[in-house]
Amino acid sequence: MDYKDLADLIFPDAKPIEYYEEKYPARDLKEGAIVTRFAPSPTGFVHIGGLYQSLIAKKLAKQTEGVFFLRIEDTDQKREIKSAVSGITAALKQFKLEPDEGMISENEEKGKYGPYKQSERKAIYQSYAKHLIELGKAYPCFCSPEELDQIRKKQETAKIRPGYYGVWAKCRNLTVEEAIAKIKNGEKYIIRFKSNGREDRKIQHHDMIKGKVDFPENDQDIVIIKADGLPTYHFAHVVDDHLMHTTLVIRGDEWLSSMPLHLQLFHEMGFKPPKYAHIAPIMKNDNGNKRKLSKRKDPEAAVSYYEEAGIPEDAVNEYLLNIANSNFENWRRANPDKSLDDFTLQLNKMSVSGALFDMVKLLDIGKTVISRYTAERVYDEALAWAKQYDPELQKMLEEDSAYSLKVLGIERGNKKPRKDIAKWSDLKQNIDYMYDDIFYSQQHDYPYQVIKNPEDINKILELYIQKYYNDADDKQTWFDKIKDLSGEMGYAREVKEYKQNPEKYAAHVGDVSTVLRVALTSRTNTPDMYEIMQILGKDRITKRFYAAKIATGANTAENKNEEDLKKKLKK
RNA sequence: GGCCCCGUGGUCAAGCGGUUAAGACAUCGCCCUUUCACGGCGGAGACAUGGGUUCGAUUCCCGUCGGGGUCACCA
Repeated sequence: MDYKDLADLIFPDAKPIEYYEEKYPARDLKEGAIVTRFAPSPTGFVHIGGLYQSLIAKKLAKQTEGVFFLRIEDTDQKREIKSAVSGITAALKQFKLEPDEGMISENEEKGKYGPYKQSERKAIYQSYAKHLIELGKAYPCFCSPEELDQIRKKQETAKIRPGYYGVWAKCRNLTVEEAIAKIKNGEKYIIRFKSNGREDRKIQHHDMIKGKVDFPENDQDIVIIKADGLPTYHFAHVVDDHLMHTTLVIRGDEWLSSMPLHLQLFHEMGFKPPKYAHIAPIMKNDNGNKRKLSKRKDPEAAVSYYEEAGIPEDAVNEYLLNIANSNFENWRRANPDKSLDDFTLQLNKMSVSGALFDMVKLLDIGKTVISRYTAERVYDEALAWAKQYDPELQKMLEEDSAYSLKVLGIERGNKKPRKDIAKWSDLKQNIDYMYDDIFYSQQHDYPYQVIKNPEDINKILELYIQKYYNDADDKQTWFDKIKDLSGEMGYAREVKEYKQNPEKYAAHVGDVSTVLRVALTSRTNTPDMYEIMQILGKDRITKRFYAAKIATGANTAENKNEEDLKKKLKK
């Protein structure tokens, strides 16, 4: 009896590997095209790091006219979560990172190198495992988890390197006859790779990001097929990336230390290994310690966090690109209007160590990104967000979309656009005072500053609305009139004039503006008041002044009668 | 603990044997300005540490310290 008999006994129905080698021929791509992938396990949580990897993968594939595909690594059935795949495909779609090939929804896929879900590739892995057994490079192991545990404990107490290797690999030296007898006897087993590596020898590997890395050879007889018949990550990776003709594996650097194993596997199976790019994880500062962004502790680790907060996808992508290649920032400044697709990403410019996640910076990018949007785009994106997360904002925006567009257009499209919205969840409080329903339903405290005497305030408001304000005025005229009003009140017409002779005046034109602004919006800070007034129009301005007067409770001749004012307000 | 990777301002980072050690975010001040935001100008702020090598080290080598990763029938 020989290896072939053993292999046939274990995998009687497995096809010869030639079948698959023919079924998945080399890809017809131009020289230098990168075939790469995102290969997450469906745990029901899309990590920002996964997005980062996908962004890099997709960009590189695109830049080289290669292929970016999505493969689902669901070989651990214990961890599997329902509809996690659609979560992943939806996230990629949302961030404009759709794969060229692979899974495109929970159960649909496209491309000729599938199936793209590992659980559906069981027969393929078994063929290759069988092949390895036939070559004497893999063997059944009958050790139970309990036995393995004992071995490990022994090794630990003896302070020797733990693992299944050398003399510890009991089943490695079973004869074919012994193995066959055990199997026929119904003993449970898994399949292990028979390593010919030596721990005292070094291998050198060139990683596309980390550069030269030295490791001892792998001498562990790792499991390749588990008790449930599915492969372990290592084996699936090698088989899949060979068959799918991956040229570049981009993955987190937690995999760096299994490099020797993977290279060995590729070599022993007679496959050409892909290139590897191990990217540093995004970190978080936790009380002075750096650690990986954790799905359990850090809400910002989840891609859904950004969606819920309403941070534009573009901002997240730009931030991530920024971490990936620091020259992105310069490029962006030089090309503010170009598409992200026009930026050329370079792997060798990626940092070898993990960057601390910087929410402040992300938000800053968010502000810049949104400041470049047109009012229409702000409207569309904010509305889409509001529909999901903020019904009140949705109502505001939808009730009179033409009006909302005007509001969103304040100081937009200028050379120096406003940058006061970093995320859609900021928007409501930014513009709600422009909506009468909301404005009048709120309690306001009218924080007047320098001029706070009710009589002065009321006089300013009365004079302004009766004598000075005109919807038809252009901005210069409008402001000149506020100066005129300041003069009539005995204040300085110019701030400079006031500053030169502060003792001469009680206030200046800026203070008068503040009175108008506060009466109008109940805020001290707003965007350009001229634009606000233009949008509001004289009637609504007048009404707001009535409301302000009631709030100040002053007894001037005209509004002795508060009831009268309220009546006016109702009109 | 073994093995591997990494260590430039608060953060992200240029730099690759000779630099006044870029830039961005954050921070502080000034200017612009009817407020805020924007914008402009300026300030403060860094090569973990000890030894080498060298005419000269942030750059190269070794040690120390610090951080991270990995040692599963999880990926």
